[in-house]
Amino acid sequence: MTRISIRDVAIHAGVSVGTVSNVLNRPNLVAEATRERVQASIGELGFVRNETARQLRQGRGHVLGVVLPSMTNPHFTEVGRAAEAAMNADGFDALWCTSDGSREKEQRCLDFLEEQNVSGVLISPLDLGEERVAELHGRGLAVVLLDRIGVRACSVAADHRAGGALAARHLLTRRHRRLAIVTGPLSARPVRERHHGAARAALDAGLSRHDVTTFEQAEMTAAAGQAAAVRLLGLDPLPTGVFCGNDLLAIGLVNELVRAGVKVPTEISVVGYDDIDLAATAVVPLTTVRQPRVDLGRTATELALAETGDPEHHDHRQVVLSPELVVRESA
Amino acid sequence: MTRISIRDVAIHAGVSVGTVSNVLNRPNLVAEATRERVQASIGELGFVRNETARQLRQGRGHVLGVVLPSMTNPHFTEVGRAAEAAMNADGFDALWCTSDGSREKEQRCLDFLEEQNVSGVLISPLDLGEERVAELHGRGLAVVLLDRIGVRACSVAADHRAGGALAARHLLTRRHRRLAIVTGPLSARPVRERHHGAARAALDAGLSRHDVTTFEQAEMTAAAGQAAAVRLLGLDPLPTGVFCGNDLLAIGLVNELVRAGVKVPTEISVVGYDDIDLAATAVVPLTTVRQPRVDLGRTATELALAETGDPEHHDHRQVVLSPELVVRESA
DNA sequence: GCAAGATCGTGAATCGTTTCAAGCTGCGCT
DNA sequence: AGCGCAGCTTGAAACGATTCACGATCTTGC
Repeated sequence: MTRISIRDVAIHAGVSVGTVSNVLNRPNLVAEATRERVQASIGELGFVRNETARQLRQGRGHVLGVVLPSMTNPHFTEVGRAAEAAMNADGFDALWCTSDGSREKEQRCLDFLEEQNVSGVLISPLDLGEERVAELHGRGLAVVLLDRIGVRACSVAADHRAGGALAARHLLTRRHRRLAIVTGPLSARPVRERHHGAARAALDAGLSRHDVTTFEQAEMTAAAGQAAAVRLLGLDPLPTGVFCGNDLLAIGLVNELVRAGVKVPTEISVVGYDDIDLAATAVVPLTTVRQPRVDLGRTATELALAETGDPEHHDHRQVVLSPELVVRESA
Repeated sequence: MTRISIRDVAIHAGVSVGTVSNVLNRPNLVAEATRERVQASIGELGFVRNETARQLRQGRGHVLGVVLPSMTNPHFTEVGRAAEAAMNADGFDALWCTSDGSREKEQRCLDFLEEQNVSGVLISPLDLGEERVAELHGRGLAVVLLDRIGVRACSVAADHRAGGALAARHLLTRRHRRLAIVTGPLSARPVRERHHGAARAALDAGLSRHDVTTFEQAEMTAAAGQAAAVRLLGLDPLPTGVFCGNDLLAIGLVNELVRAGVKVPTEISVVGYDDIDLAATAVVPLTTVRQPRVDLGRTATELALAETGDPEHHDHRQVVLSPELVVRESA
């Protein structure tokens, strides 16, 4: 069976296609009686608007792309959820894509979104060149960078440097003098900034370079955290305070420490980052730096929607949100 | 600036639009020289195909919808990833939607996908009526049910009853005689089946109704697992073996038990379900029932693609995959 | 009785692609 | 020379919606 089109509805209701379209888009322009008749036909025939055709005509769809580096890190999916909720509230829908840590896949995602004619993109970029952003802009897409301050585009980011400092200072005020920092790949800007923030805070507090050793892991997963723990346990003397670049790392690390018989927080204290749901229910409930997830997501779509709304000249805004320390038991 | 269309390319290359389209879709039909000239123009102008228009013409896009109950449960996202990978290999793309546990949102997802003209839907349904499936079929969409055996549609499911039995039997052979089952909402079929499978295995092994107490939690999260643990610790005598309906529950539960000073597995043994990544790195590495995640995802898209391929009469297939016990330390 | 609005409805043009019947060339063959 | 054929290319007709200039009908006030 072929799909029901606006034309079928028009015939069934005995009106013109234009009128059906008006019922759909500007109901106030059509007389009560006709409107109801058309509505009835729509219901009876089970008509669903072909968004594809609508987009083609209108030039752009009511859809925003969301490109995240991973679906398995709850932090990102929560940000995305907040973003999506905000979109829905404005009649937009979200198209989710994952770059899965590969810059090539990231490009494929963007190609896909362009082809799908989305009106904007929220992206937490792996490695997005200035040119590509410009290209997207050139094609009329709104672009909002998540967690990356870009000069030529809107962006919303958490202040990772401050967050790292928050974590480190917490350890320092608790009299820890030998620190370890377990971090993800330093090639990623937010990761690097957390690290810098923490390291700088340590130095400012009078620690020397030797007092803080950093472990760079290729992934930011619990498994990587576990691996970091065994590396860390090889140190002598042991550090007493550890800052992990995200909660997954921290969870894997704490688990391994506990398994090895090390008491957390008495022998080693651990601070995580993100405050994902799992942090609160970890064996040792995790002290962590909370990112303003829903604010991040929400303002990202707000910026995107603002940009698509105002067609032409639009001032790119850089929103920076502050993280917050959540003290639980691990430090 | 307005988007570059196939027509612009045609003019730039000095050919007709038909030829450009041929270069794109049946390159073998066009002479080498022309093809190269067109390709050059495409590159030079930065043309991207408007998938929207293409879909409109072709009737259906090269896109499959994926509807999952949650983005925060790694099990589902991994299944989705496998499904997406299989699609990409066939030139299809995935559209991800989340029902977020709400049947209303589930319907919205399907509406969205219909509007977007996807050619099929993989759905792990919350509460999908027969009629809705029929409706989708009627509109020419392929439908593949994940984790739900439906007679009027293709489906691929893991054998949850067998999985539950696997878990319970593992505990039983280890001489546990007082069991607890921590489960998600029994209104969800897969959850119910895991429970049944486990309970039945216990009874078959000669346990009585009193020997196994079940805790039904509204959510299947670590937090819920934690809550279950405190309920469970109120029991007297304590059960010695616990089967959790998924790994997140198990992780939350184990963490809380450990925190309460209960030794796992010596005092209480715990078996999870899913074998998500976190299971292996938990404080007590989790013994769990592994679902064939990538097979699930892959065969789901295979079924969907087969259905869209063969236009008309197509025999719905029900694929059932077997789970597998992974023994670690928690039981 | 009539001009001027106001209110509704119409239908053709349009968006960017694919598809396909038909046209054009040049070549080999008789 | 004429024919048939293969290989390329063309251009117009769809796909299903939105938009908009224009008609048709109805009010209203004088």
